[in-house]
Amino acid sequence: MPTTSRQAERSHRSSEALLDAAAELISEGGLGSMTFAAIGDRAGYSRGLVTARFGSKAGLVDALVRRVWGRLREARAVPLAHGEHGLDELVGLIAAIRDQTSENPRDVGALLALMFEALGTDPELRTRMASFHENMRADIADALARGIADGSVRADVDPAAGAVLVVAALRGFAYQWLLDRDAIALEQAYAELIDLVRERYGADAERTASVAR
Amino acid sequence: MPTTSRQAERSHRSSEALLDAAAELISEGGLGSMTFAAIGDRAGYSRGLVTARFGSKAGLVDALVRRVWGRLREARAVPLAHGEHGLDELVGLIAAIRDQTSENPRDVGALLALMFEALGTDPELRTRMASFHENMRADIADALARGIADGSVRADVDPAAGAVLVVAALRGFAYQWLLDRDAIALEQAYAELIDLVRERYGADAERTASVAR
DNA sequence: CATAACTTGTTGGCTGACAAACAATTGTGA
DNA sequence: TCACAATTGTTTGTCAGCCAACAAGTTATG
Repeated sequence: MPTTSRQAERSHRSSEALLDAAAELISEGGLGSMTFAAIGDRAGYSRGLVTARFGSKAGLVDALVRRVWGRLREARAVPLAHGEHGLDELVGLIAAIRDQTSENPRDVGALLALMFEALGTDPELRTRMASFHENMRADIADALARGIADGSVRADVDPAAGAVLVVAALRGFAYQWLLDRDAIALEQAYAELIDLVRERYGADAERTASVAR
Repeated sequence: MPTTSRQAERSHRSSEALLDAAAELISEGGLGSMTFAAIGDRAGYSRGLVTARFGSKAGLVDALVRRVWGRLREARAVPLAHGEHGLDELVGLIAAIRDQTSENPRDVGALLALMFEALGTDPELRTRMASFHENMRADIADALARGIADGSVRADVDPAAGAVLVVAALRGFAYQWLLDRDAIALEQAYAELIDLVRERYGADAERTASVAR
């Protein structure tokens, strides 16, 4: 006997399908194109099911963010992996984001689109994303500071300024990618960023070490 | 006698007021909060005047973009100033953007918000912003390539990758700034970027030359 | 008085939310 | 094991709110 009843399985399937469709729609055209009717259409259900399942639009967005967030956390693309040298932690974070983006472009695209959507009207989404980025900057600055302490990062680096720059590069890549996916070589962009971090913030890097890849 | 009639002056004043209000609203909450009623309210006119003056919402956005664009062009923050060494052109562009942002945060903020809004539903806005960024990357890559030729840029730099990174940093700064204006020190961020460009792409930079400011 | 500037009234389309109906599944008593 | 009631899943109908667009009317200018 299956530990999950057929009912539970049925609703789980539909929930996933709805979230998948919602992620696709957001990733393609932002919250504006994520209408209940469009979600139901694409998922193969009715428009009414979304409300029944997630209560409201905010509830749906919340569930979507939680799902994507959880997967990123599993892949260690949200928090930094402690235990290594500060510089390697930072490089590891960038690489994890890079990998997640190529492995799961739909969900990552949706999360990124939501980040940019947070500049809009919804105050809840705005504060959520604002604090997320604040934490991210703090984590990166912390990694740089620890890197200075453990000798992997140059002593004259300003951790806060470095954090702002790294986050800016990550969001800027994502923006250009979402705007025109064919115009940006994401892999190459991340490679450039990693190389830059090593060269500019690394303690033992040499100018001649900055070979692509 | 004024070359402009009182009638023309009157309509000109109202048009400017409407565009000002529209820019403020977009800058604060994106296109979503830029409703005809809100514009009229804030500008001290009625909701109907916007349509009468600009025909449609698209017409208003178009007029707004043209106005801001024109001012940036005057300030040389859109095109690159030719005639200098490639590296200095690039640094000059970044500095011009920095200056415009602090001198005219309302208009620049509106343009930036429109750029992020371009990820949404409107296909016209999307293609417009996509081609703008494509041109910007081409300009920057061209400056880097000329820098390699004139000796101001390191020979092993990949102009295309550098262009993507610089544009990413600019948009990423703007994103973090729009999301939480108090959390980001824009001046310092631009300083970090300029320093980075000089250190990473400059031909004659030395590691010890990377002092802030 | 004629034309331009501006306002107010109205309409139609779209969306989120909810409620009531319908369908599938599961539990229960004999 | 079989009927049948209760529960859970899903759909369709409907309503209220918001907004862009237009049209008709009002006020200012020449």
